[in-house]
Amino acid sequence: MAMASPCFLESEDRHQVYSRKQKSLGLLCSNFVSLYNRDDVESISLDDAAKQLGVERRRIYDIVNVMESVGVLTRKAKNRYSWIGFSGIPKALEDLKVSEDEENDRSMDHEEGIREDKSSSGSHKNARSDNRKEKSLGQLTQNFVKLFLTSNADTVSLDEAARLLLGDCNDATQMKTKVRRLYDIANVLSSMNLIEKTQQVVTKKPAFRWLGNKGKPDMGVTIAIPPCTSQTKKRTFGSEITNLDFKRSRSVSYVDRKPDKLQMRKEDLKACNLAAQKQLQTSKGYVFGPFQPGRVTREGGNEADMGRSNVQDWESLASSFRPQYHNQALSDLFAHYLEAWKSWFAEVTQGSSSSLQQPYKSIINQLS
DNA sequence: TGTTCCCGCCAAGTG
DNA sequence: CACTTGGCGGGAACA
Repeated sequence: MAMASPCFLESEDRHQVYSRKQKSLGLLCSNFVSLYNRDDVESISLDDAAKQLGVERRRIYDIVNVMESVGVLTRKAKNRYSWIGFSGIPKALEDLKVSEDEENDRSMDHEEGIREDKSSSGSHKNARSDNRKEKSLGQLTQNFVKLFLTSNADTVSLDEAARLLLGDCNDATQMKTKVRRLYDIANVLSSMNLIEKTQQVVTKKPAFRWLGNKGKPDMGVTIAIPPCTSQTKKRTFGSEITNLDFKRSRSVSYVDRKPDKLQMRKEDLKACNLAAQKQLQTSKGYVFGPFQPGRVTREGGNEADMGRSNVQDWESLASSFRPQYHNQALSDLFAHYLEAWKSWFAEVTQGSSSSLQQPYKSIINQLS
């Protein structure tokens, strides 16, 4: 009886029927990021976040878990997390890779794979019912990421991932459940631009590609935090661009933009796409995607002022509107970001720095 | 129709 | 025991 349908709960004169898209974990994650990706956020209260973003607390757990497993957050206490920022990602990934290597060494002869991450070493009071932790979203996320960091496959479908992470054990329902989880994870990871959705070259089957970085084992320590003086302050608003959420769904407007030189850009990409996954790293080696890593601030990209104020706006909006992180106002704001991004992108495209292109493949594809 | 994945029930964990 | 976490899978939006 209480199973109220999602539609007309409010008599809002808005025709807003019900859009699943607007309630995706990916979007939620983006909003979460733009809400907390700042220097002055020490502690994050989960129910406060839930309130701010207008979602059930359950949802917060979902995104927070995967974010933590990638190093963007840390659980400090019950109901309390602290923000690390994207600068924490390299370290986390490095740790993942290391743990993966060790594991491989340990089982040199036996085919053990990633399966059973449990610590079989100093096992004391480890009840086998620790089964729960193994299945956690966080753990799954890390294993999923490991797949990309390890294997040389350029792209991984959720099917494959589930099969691999499940270690043979082929059970229909188990598979289905695992894949469901992977969808969740993939959504938040792509909202953080760590992965991107594409198609498997031959099969055309939907799959994901890692955007974080490839190979280059010399990362991790690159979190230097350079002095960063002045410089071209272009792309300063990068950290907020995530809001656009132009992944999934053939977004809108900018599609009818006149391609021009983007056309040939696309060619290049096509080529290097097939050619190899030897991802042309940025001059700095680490490719994050459309956003500026946060406080890593490489290449003198001081933390935008423009970006800051935008967050301000966003916050005030978030609190003054009914707890629904998908309202008209936000859409407008997104449109604004889009506009800013467009000009910036145009600038970059014309300029020499073609090494920045990588993360924008999907967008460029849409432009044609 | 098959794919994607939101929603929230309810069982572990925590204190 | 009350409250926080978070597996899990039904089933509806979406393609």
